[in-house]
Amino acid sequence: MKIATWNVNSIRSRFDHLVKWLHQFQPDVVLLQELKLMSELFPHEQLLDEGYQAAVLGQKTYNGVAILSKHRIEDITYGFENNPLPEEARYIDALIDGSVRIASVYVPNGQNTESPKYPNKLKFIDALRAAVQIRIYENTPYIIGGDFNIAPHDLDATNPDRWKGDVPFTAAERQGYNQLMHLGLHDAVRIKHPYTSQSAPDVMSWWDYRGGSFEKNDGLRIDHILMCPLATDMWTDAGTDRTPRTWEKPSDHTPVWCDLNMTQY
DNA sequence: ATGACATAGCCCCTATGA
Repeated sequence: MKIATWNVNSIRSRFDHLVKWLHQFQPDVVLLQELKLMSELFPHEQLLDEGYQAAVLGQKTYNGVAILSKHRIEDITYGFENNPLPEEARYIDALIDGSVRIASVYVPNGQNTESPKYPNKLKFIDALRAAVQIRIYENTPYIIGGDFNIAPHDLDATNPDRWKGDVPFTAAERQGYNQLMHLGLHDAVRIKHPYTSQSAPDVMSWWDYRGGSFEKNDGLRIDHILMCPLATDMWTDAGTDRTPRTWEKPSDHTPVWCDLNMTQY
């Protein structure tokens, strides 16, 4: 089962890219972020024509998350308990094919350490951890993918010196992220490309629109697919697909994906 | 230090992103 996550930066602006990418990559499940439209405007019918059902939590102008699936979608949960930003559309999960629960998350950016949005980002990560812990205890394989807006390690930036001490690179963000990981989650891409003294050039997921960052491969790895232990046992492969970032008028993010072997389960 | 790009909404300027 191929699972991917992609911050599309407006589904209306990126719809042609999405359909083109679905055709060529053939994912089973796609986690979307930054839809930037209300749920009732989501293009369900056009995606059904492509073979994908969708669970959607939309919002006008900002945020918005969704799950696309070729397999049946059941038991959709919108948001999570004790979310400090309940009016913002940042989390959705659903049971896929009766066998794995998959979440799409859009963690707040936080702007900068002086902004009031920054402590809200940290609170969001803490509350998310508590919600994920409950999901893991449910004993159904659980995967959470999305735009975490955190580079967990210095090797998750091409030029870490530029970001030191700033969002999304601060010690407090990383501490929150690490506490989430310590529930027993595994990072799908870092199984394939472990942290070494050399930064892997092909693990970045975001490049600034400005300054020709993509052409210089001056990026960040802030989009992640995290797997609970039961899901990790099914892991076979993972990576990024940067081809959509090369297309005309792209999202600033590119898809991150992993592959699971469902038959061994 | 600043601005560089892009998106949506409302409307030609602001908020937001990372």
